[in-house]
Amino acid sequence: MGYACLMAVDRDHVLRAAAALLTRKSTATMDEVAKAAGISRATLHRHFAGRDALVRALESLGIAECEAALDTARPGEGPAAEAVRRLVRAIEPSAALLAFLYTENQLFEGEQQNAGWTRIDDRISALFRRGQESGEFRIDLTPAWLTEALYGLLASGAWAVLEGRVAAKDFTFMITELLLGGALRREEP
Amino acid sequence: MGYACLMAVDRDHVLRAAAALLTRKSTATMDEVAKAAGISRATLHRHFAGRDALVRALESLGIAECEAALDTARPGEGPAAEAVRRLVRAIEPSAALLAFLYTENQLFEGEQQNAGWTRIDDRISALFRRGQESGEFRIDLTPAWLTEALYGLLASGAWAVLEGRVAAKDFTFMITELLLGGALRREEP
DNA sequence: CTACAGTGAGACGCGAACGTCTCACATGGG
DNA sequence: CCCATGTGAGACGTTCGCGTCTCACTGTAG
Repeated sequence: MGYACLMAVDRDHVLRAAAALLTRKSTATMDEVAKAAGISRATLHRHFAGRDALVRALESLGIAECEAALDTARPGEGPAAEAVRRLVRAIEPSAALLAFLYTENQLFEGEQQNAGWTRIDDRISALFRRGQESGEFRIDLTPAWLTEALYGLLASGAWAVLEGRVAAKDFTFMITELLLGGALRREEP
Repeated sequence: MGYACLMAVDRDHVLRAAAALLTRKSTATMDEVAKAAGISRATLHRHFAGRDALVRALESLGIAECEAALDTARPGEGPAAEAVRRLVRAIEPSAALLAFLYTENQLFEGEQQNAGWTRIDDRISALFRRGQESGEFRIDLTPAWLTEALYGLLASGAWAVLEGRVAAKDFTFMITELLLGGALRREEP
């Protein structure tokens, strides 16, 4: 007895390794995942019933990280623009995992998606709506679209960093600046 | 003899059907693709040696449509912002196919990608660079990132429309407005 | 009418990945 | 010391999609 905590640590470690690998190669084999995690395929199967269960676990991890990021970003406090900056900064470490899940979700077509995503969608949409109501954000772009665009930019950003097309240190800046300010040069106030 | 043209028409029709299906379900079987195109699997194999060849053909189609869109958008003429609007409008019909190819490209990791993409990247980057040099666009977002972000927004937009989260008629507007103007409300000039 | 190109339906073997199983080994606790 | 638990290695059968093949049918050109 007393191994429960060790198990959890191991499981989390496997999950991280799987996320890191699948982010780069979404079609990786169970064998490759096991190898990447430094364990055997048998042990991998002892932790996760199958590939499906593994992806579901990764989904749960992604949802948990998103909600944690939302919690630390305090999207209800201060100017909405600042809240968006805090959110992107908080979510940056999870961006690659999110990018993987974002594309993987297209495979779940038909089945209803995990309720966690709609919870997250709602919280982010609420942030954009708050910014609109306070007059910070323009009202001709729907909160749903801004939320979707945020996901898309996070995914593109993570992917571009992974491929070396943009510098990792610019990730947050480029996403927030484009999302909030756009490409047009702003007139000085 | 004399069937060459008919063959080409058929091939194009199959390609369109495959694009429409794979856009929605990227893991569709060759059998499903054939069924979607209204032909048998044997005939599908007569047109495209294998699944790989089919995806390559779709890639060529996507590249051709992108370059055609770039041609009609005349990215070198007029204000850069207007050129971007024209480009997005011209590329909209191909957005779903592009979204599919954009995610599919992650599978080509390792192998060098089709030269067509770098050609397109260069033309779009040049457009953003032109906007920066003319003073229209801000210079703290690199053309490479703006190009990448455009791809991401096109993919997110196509996907959101496909899922019914945003209206299809708003596609171009939402992408161009977000890309150019961002979410922040602009001060009246 | 005859010949033939194109097609659809289906059978067949192949290979990859999966999920399950067994067995031997090691490590830590009683 | 002995036992038990977790692990690694590997074998095994199954499933699934792919690619190839054959064969019968159809429509059209000669």
